[in-house]
Amino acid sequence: MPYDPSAFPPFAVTVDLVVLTVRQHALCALAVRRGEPPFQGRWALPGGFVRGDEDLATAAARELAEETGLLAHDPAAPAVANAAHLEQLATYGDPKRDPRMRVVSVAHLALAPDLPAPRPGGDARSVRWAPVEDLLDQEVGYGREDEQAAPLAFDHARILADGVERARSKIEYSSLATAFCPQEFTVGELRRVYEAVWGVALDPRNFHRKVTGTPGFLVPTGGTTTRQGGRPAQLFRAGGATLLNPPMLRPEA
Amino acid sequence: MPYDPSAFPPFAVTVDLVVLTVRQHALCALAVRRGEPPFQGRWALPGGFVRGDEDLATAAARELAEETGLLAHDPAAPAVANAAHLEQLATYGDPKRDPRMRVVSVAHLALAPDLPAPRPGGDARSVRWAPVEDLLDQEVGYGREDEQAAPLAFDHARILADGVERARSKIEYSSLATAFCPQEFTVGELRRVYEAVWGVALDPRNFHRKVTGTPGFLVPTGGTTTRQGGRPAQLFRAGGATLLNPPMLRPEA
DNA sequence: CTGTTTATCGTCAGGCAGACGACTATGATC
DNA sequence: GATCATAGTCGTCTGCCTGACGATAAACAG
Repeated sequence: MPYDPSAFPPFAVTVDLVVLTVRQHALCALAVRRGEPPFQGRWALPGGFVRGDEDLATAAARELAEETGLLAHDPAAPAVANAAHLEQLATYGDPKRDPRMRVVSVAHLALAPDLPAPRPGGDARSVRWAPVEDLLDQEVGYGREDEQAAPLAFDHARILADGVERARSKIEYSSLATAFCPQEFTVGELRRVYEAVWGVALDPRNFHRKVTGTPGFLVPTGGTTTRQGGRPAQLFRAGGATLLNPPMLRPEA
Repeated sequence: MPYDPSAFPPFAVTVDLVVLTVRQHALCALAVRRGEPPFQGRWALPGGFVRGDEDLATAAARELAEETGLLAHDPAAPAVANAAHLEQLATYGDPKRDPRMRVVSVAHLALAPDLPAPRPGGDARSVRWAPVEDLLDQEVGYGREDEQAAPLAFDHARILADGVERARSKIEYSSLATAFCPQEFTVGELRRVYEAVWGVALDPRNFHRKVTGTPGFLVPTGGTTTRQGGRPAQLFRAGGATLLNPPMLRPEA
């Protein structure tokens, strides 16, 4: 193949972020309001252009910090407050996905605990946590003028759906559900994470047996808390294990 | 954010392919010899630039057809001979991964049955199936002048390793192992696929019970074959099921 | 006919998950 | 303070699945 410059069409490369958290028993995603065309006024996933000298993971971590103040969790470093799990999700490159130009977006998935300051954002654009159900259930042309209810801009509904599905399946066989919890948490709080992400009810007794019986999943800190009411519960931190074997089983049907 | 053209550094976007098959009890990947710098003469994964009006999946399917003659399997269409499974793997965008310019590569994973014509290739470059073990075990600067033994160009060793790991884990919980088999195959042939991909020995009796007992995994065609020697074996086609529940268990340790 | 190879069916014990009963320790309410 | 509601924790039992492995079946090679 000769060195033909016309064989290298220029692309813009962006990172888009699916940032998930669990708030009030619901799986929520971060959405930002677009301030300029196209899709002006519509909600979209946070994201931005990759800089010329920047790695993809670096760009995703930078965008995450800009939008939420969260740091990407470095597996080599000890646990840090305000750290989120960040991983690459998939890449979307339909030629018509952005009407302005040819854009390839490398989507990333971030999982964060419910922020004590639900006020994310660096700049002044409006930002909100929205239940993923609300963001995904909006059909095009449904006729509602409610600006909260328009479907996501670009192909972001598809990206969000892929990210949610990734999170749902990944908490089955990994300890990633702890990324939704604060540094110290109870078995019940972890169970509510699974229930919110999967949208099911789990038996508290079997769940307790399973997670406390899986080596390396949870390590007790010694403390207890009663913040949920009822009998005080033991506090745990995430253990070193990343893969759960055997996995957590998602109830079928 | 104002519309600043300098905020959109131009990227070249490529697709690279991890094409896997099982040959003679070994998991093999397709490698092509580079005919030009950089890494001239070294082996690399097949791939090429995404065209200006082309989707990523389309570009990957085109490259696959150019290199191997395989068609990407369309889940909506009935099974076709010479069809391979094709899925997006991950995207690699380190600023220094290509010394010539800023290139983002969207890697794809293809799984194909052992081709009756092991002579892949459209153009005249040399192409070969190599055991993944050979391609990955080559350390830099090992001193061997054997040109078959140099490490892969660019970051392709990393991409190949990621693709192999994806294949290894995905045959656990999906019926994808059948993508390595011809349209009709025996339980023993399917077992040898698992053994080659995982690099382990499996108990033929337990394997037979498991795969024939999973609804939708295999459907008997009625025929039998004796091509493996020994007692004639039933022939099967891949059933409609894509997800195996419960999954195949990869022996640990 | 005997040995070899591969396929297929069966048996058995151990482990794990779902269903669910029982008890514990707190705060809220009367 | 007794009672209740709430949430957490420990046990038991049963059924299913898996791993280990014996046994039989159907081909081919000598």
